[in-house]
Amino acid sequence: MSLIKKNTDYAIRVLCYMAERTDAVVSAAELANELDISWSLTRKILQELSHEGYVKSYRGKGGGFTLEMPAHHISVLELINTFQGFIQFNKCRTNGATCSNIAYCELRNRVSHIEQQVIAELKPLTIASLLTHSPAALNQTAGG
Amino acid sequence: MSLIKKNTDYAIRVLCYMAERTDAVVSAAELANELDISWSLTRKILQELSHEGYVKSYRGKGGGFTLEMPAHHISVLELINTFQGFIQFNKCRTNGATCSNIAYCELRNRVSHIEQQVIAELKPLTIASLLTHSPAALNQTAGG
DNA sequence: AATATTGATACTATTCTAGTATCATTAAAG
DNA sequence: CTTTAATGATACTAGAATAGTATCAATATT
Repeated sequence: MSLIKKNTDYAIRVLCYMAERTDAVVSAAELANELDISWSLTRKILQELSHEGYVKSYRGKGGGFTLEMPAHHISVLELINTFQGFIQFNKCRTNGATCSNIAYCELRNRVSHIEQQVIAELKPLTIASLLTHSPAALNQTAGG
Repeated sequence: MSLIKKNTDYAIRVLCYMAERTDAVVSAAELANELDISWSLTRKILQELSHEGYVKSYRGKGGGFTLEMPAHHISVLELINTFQGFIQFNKCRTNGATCSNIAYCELRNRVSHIEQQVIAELKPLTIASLLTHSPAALNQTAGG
């Protein structure tokens, strides 16, 4: 079980690449080639990124994508939510009625706590903070 | 994505139930009935618990299972490892060679850190600690 | 008109998770 | 010794989540 699934990872890599070339319109073909992801899949990821407003698309020859917002506004946690759904570590399997161990919910308390921790750790992460060990990135770290 | 998957959850509930009846040999049928899990699945879980040495089995009429070790020695983390594999939040998707963003591994660092936190939180949890809010349970908490 | 691009959509494949079924073996009870 | 209630071993099926592919339409550049 990985915390960041493949598609989310691809999305992050795509955005990191684009964040380093904010001057240019980058095509799916270029991204697929550079990042070693299949063209089809790259396109799929990009379409989702486009729908969600992370990138802007340009159709036609010479077209491609640009970032719709600065890299330090793109939250990794939000990308996770988009590509793999909300992080919900906790699921009650008994739904109350058949739960013979009321105290068992102690487990749910613990898991909820863990979930909160994980989210808190992910929250400060942005695409920009992943790019370099720049002061900005370090600030993000310290702040979290 | 839940941290504790169904089968692990079943195993925990089975063990919690047995921990409250350490005097008795408990059959799969009883567990299935009490915990509202199908008989087949209960048996499957119990067999795995038996293989892994958590419970001792008694065949034949009147048979069933007993705990092989005290409840405070049964680690929830180990149960997770048994029933759903090690917690490995981190998976490198690029394998070095094609990774265009060296700094991208900053993400891996972060995820590794999160993984360590999660494991640290789970480590003190035992079946006993889930049963009641007893002093023992609280000690486990404080110790972790 | 040709070409290189994205948009929309549907589909397939793979892997992980969950659940079921069957027959053999064992031990207690009558 | 037969019946019965239990586990042992094993194989199988089903479902859900994840990953990946394919196709045709629309668009903009050359």
